[in-house]
Amino acid sequence: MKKEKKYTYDYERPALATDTVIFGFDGAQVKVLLTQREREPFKNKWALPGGFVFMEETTEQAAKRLLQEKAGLRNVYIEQLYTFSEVDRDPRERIVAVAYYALVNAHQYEVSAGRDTLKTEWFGLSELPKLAFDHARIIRVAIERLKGKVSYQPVGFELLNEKFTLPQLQTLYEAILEMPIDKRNFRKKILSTGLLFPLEEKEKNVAHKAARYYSFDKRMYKELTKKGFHFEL
Amino acid sequence: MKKEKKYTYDYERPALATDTVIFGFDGAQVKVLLTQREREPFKNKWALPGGFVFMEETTEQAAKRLLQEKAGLRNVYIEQLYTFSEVDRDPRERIVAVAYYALVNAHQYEVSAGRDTLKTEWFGLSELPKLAFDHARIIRVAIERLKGKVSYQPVGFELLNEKFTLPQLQTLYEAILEMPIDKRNFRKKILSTGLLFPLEEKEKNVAHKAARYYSFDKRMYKELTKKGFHFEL
DNA sequence: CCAAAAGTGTTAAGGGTACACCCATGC
DNA sequence: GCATGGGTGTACCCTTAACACTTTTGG
Repeated sequence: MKKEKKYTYDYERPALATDTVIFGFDGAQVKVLLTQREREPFKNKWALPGGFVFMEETTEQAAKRLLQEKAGLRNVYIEQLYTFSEVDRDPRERIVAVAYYALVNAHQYEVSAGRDTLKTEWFGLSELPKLAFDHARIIRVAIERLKGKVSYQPVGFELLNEKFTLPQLQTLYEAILEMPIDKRNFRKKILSTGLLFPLEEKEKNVAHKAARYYSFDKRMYKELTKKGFHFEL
Repeated sequence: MKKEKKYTYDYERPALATDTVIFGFDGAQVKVLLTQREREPFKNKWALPGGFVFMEETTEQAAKRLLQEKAGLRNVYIEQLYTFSEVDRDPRERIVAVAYYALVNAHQYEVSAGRDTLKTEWFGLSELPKLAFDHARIIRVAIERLKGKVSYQPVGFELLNEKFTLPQLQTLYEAILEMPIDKRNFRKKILSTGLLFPLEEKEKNVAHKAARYYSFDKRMYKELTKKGFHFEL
């Protein structure tokens, strides 16, 4: 800590890091992207992508930078989750982690895959490996948050492509909420929001009736939200 | 930073602090407890009670410690709000703040008032003074959180005494949500949860029909929550 | 023509909302 | 007895929940 400025606070300081839970959806399951650690502690164990916060960036900027550095992801939807500060959560030294969660869609990930990044892998929520540090807990908190959020904010669309079918959307909601949803009621409700726009295009090469694609107008949603509109499941 | 241990992270670190938004209720308005700063920067300006996090405590422990040191408050309901990390939020140096919000009732505060604490004062939400740092923003975020939380978790009871009347409870909800609520519907709904227990005792010395006191069984609520019960407004 | 999933309406029940009068108490 | 706020019930509407058959497409 060499600095000329006078500190009003001269105590020892915890290190500050961010860890991000990256959610994805493969059409059937909600998944989390993990990286395999190359160093001790927890060498070879799986962990959330994360790292230390620099002096000239906010924690959110740090989380986004690390997402790109470690997983090659850009322009992702990211939101602060919770700050974990247990004194011994890292065996090396005191590290406080501001955790974020991110929602990415398959396309976004494809584009950036194969870059010069760490070894990463998607894991289904029920097939998570042993995790480093307190990352299992962080993921549990993130899942709870996602469940809560999905029913009153249209976050689900971040996990799908720009064009998606209603059955895809329903499967996603069922995966997040871990419960079956009635098809007709789901369609009625989601269409009644007026935020989904049917496209001409339909699925191709499927051995059954082709589903219509829809798009979600994020801009219109933001407009309506300002005017007091309230999305709900 | 003198330490013998080898650091895996040798960069400069932001200082880590907590700030807490303390909500109270005077029977008519929701209020926030502020302290007047004794030092620069922002000398004599009002600010949230807060301070730096020590190495051997979590941020929550720090927030609770500072609540006691600065406002004499013990055993308060406290919850993490959000972490504010804008690089220039403090003019002295980089300080990241993990913000909390607390709910205290008048009785709790009376008991601890007059201690050897800083100069503190309650301010109604619509009468807030100019605030130091980014504390006005932190309060806005806290109010939003409180509004959201109140409708699906029975947090309101933390702001009232152990015994309270339904009109008091309704006034509190109206103050938090900033909207009028129908008396009959409110009673119906709140009583239908089965979490409120009527007491024999009634109000005294009021120039109208005396209201009955009720109590809220926090223990039973926790039990029910585990069994999947879901409180709602 | 068969399999597989998309798409579509109606009904019954429950919860939410709106609304007006009588009651107890202190002065 | 009057002013003040506490306490109570009902009717309508809208939202939710349950439920089965027809359509399209590829093989």
